[in-house]
Amino acid sequence: MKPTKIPEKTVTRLSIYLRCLEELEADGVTSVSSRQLAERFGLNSAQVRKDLAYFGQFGVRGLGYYIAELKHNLERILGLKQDWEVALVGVGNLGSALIAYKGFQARGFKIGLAFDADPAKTGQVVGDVQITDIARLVPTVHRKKVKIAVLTVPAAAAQSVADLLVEAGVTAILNFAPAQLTVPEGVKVQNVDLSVLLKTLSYHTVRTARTGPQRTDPPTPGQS
Amino acid sequence: MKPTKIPEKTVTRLSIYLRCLEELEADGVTSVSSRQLAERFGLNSAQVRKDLAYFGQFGVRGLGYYIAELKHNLERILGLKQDWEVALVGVGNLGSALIAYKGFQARGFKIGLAFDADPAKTGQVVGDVQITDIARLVPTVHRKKVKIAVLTVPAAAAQSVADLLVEAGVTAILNFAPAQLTVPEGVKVQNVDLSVLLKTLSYHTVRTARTGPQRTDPPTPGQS
DNA sequence: TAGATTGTTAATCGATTAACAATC
DNA sequence: TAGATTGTTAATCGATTAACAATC
Repeated sequence: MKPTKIPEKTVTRLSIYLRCLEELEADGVTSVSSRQLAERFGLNSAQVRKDLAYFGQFGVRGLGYYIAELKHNLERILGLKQDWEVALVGVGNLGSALIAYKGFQARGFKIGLAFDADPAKTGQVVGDVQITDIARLVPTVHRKKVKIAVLTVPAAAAQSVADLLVEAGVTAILNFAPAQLTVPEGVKVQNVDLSVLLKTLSYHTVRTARTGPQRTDPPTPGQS
Repeated sequence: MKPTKIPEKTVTRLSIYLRCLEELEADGVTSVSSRQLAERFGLNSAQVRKDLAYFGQFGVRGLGYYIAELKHNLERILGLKQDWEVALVGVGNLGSALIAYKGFQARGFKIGLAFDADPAKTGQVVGDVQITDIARLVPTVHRKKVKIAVLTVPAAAAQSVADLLVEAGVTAILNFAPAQLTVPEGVKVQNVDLSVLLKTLSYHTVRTARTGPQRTDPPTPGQS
C-alpha cells in the first residue's frame, strides 16, 4: 500500500548509506542514528529517515538503526542479494578499463560479456572475458538473460547499439557515450558523460578565479 | 547585476546544449529555437530559455538563437575558450584508460600530469605522460598552476590525496573513488561513483521485473 | 503588418527540512 | 520513568513549467 513515487535521488542516497554502513560495520559498530549517518555527508537527518521510510520501518525509536539489519534491507531493496551479469559494448580504452575495474566485481557486478564491432578485436580476451562480435549481441545477451549493460562505444554508434540491447532484453544501460539515447519506457539509462563533468568543473574554475579563490589554507604551499 | 545563484543542473545542461549545437552546426543549420533544442532531450522549452537567460540575452525574438553565436557564448561561459591542463592521480586500470581517453583531449582538457604512489610505476610512460611519484605532487601541481584534477585512487587513499591536491592549489576534483571527500569551501568535487550508478540500475531492474517489464517492442527479439 | 519566439513573471510541482507525537 | 530517536506531517525552499507581454 506504499507505491509512492520514489525519487531517483533517494535511490542514489540509499547506495551511499549502504557504503557508510559497510564502513561502520568494519569498525565494529552495531547501531547508528539518522543523525550520525547524515553528518557523514553533510545531509539532513530527516532526509535520511525519510529516504529509509519509503521502504519500511527499519529503525528502533530511541536507539537508531541496527547496522546489520539495515544493511541487509538496503541490499535487498537495491537488488544486491543476487549477482548481476553485465554486458559491455565497445572495448576501447574505457571499456577495457571497466572490464578490469575492481570496483565492479567486488559489488556483485560481473562483466561477463563484451562486444565490439571491430573484427580485429573479436576473439581477443580482455581480463577474463572474450570479445564477441557485435553481430552476435542480440542472441547472446538474450540467451544469457543479461539485464544490465555498459555502453562505451563512440557517440555515433550509441543509439543503434542501445536499440540492439533493448531488443535483446536489457532493461538498464550505463551510458558513457556523449549522446542522448532514446529508449522505450521501462528501460533505464544512466548517463555518465565525462566530458560534461569536466566542463562543469571548468565552469566552476573560471567562476571562482573571477570571484576570487578560497582563502582557507595556509598562505603558501610546497616549495615553489 | 545578475549574480543570482545559478543551479548546478543549469550548468550541466549548458554543456548538453553545447553538444547539441555542435551537432546542429555540423549539419549546416544556423539557427535553432528553444523548442527545437528542448525536444532533443525531452526538456521543456521554457527551461532552455531560462537556463540561457541566467547568463544574458542570446536569442532573437521571433527567430530563436543563432547557433554560432550561442555556441561561442556557451564556450565562454563554461570556460572552454582556454585549454585546461589536468592532473590525474592513481594510475590503475581506470586512471590509465582516462589518460588515453579521446573524449577528453578533444574538448580542450589535457591530462598533462599523472601521479602514483607505487614506486614501480613512477617513471613509466602511459599515453604520452610520464608517471611522477606522488611525493612530488604538491610542488609539481603548484608550479604548473593546474586547477583541475582527476582522482582515481583507492577509496582509502582518496581523502589524503585530495588534501594534497587542495594544498597544491587545485580547485576542482573529478572523484572516482567511492569516498566522501571533505574539501575547503571554494573547491568543487564532482563524484562519479560507478558502483553507485550500477546499484541504481540494479534497483531499477529488480523493480521493473517485479512490476512487470515494458511491453513496448515486438513480441520476440532475435533468434533464440 | 502578421507570425513566431524570446525573456521573464507567476503558478505549479517536487524535494528538503523542521517539528513533534509515538514509542523504544 | 526519563532520554533519545524514530516515522510522519506540515512548512519551506528551490526548480520546473505555464503563460504572456515584448519584440524581432
